[in-house]
Amino acid sequence: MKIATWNINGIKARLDVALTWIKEANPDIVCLQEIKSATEAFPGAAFEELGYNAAVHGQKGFNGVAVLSKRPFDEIAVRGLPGDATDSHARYIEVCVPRQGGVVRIGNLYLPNGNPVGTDKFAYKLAWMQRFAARTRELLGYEEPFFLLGDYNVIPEPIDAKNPAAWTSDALYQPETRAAYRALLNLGLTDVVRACLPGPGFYTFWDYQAGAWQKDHGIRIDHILASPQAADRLLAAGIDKHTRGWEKPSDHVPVWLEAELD
DNA sequence: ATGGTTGGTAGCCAA
Repeated sequence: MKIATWNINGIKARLDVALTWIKEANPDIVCLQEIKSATEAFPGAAFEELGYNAAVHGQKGFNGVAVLSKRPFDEIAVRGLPGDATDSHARYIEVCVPRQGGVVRIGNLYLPNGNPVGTDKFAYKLAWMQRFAARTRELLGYEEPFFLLGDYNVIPEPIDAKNPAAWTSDALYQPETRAAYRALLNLGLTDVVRACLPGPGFYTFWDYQAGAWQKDHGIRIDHILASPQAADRLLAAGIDKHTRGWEKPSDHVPVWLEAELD
């Protein structure tokens, strides 16, 4: 089973690019972030023509997440990250996909950017990460295979940036941000891309500005975390960097894994 | 080099 995540930065502006990549990569499950679309405005029919079912948690203008799956969903477990009824941002959706002998649970997240540091936006990011950790602890209690995929907006380590010094004042690289990400891993999760592609030079985002792509001034902020039961079935992982060079690209590229889950 | 680019919305904000 091939499972992917991609921050597409607007589904309406990126529909052709998204369809081109899906035909090329042929994933079984795709998690999309920043669809910037209301749920009812999501172009689900275009993906259904390629054989996918869509689960959408959208919002007009900003944020928004969607899961595409060739297999029909058993259930949409969660729309919106639990733990704060006043949080109106559409940043999390969780589905269960059937497999032989059970399900594989898919959590699709768009973690807050948090810039600028020192504002309520940064406080919201850290609070969101605490709530996400709480949900993760619940899922670990089920002792089942699950993956948490998405745009984490976290640069975990210095090797995850071409030029770490350029990010020292950024919310993506603050000590508190990195500590919260480490705390997630310390619950017992595996950073799938780090495990399969150790070492520097693997990035998932290049800013549109200042020639970041041309200079390979990238960062690794799109991650896949696996539960122990999922990590045991891991086969491979990759980053489809070439899509950043396409016409009208997203500033993020797809990240994927293959696992023995039938 | 505290710059500059993109998408969605509406006459700026988020990233």
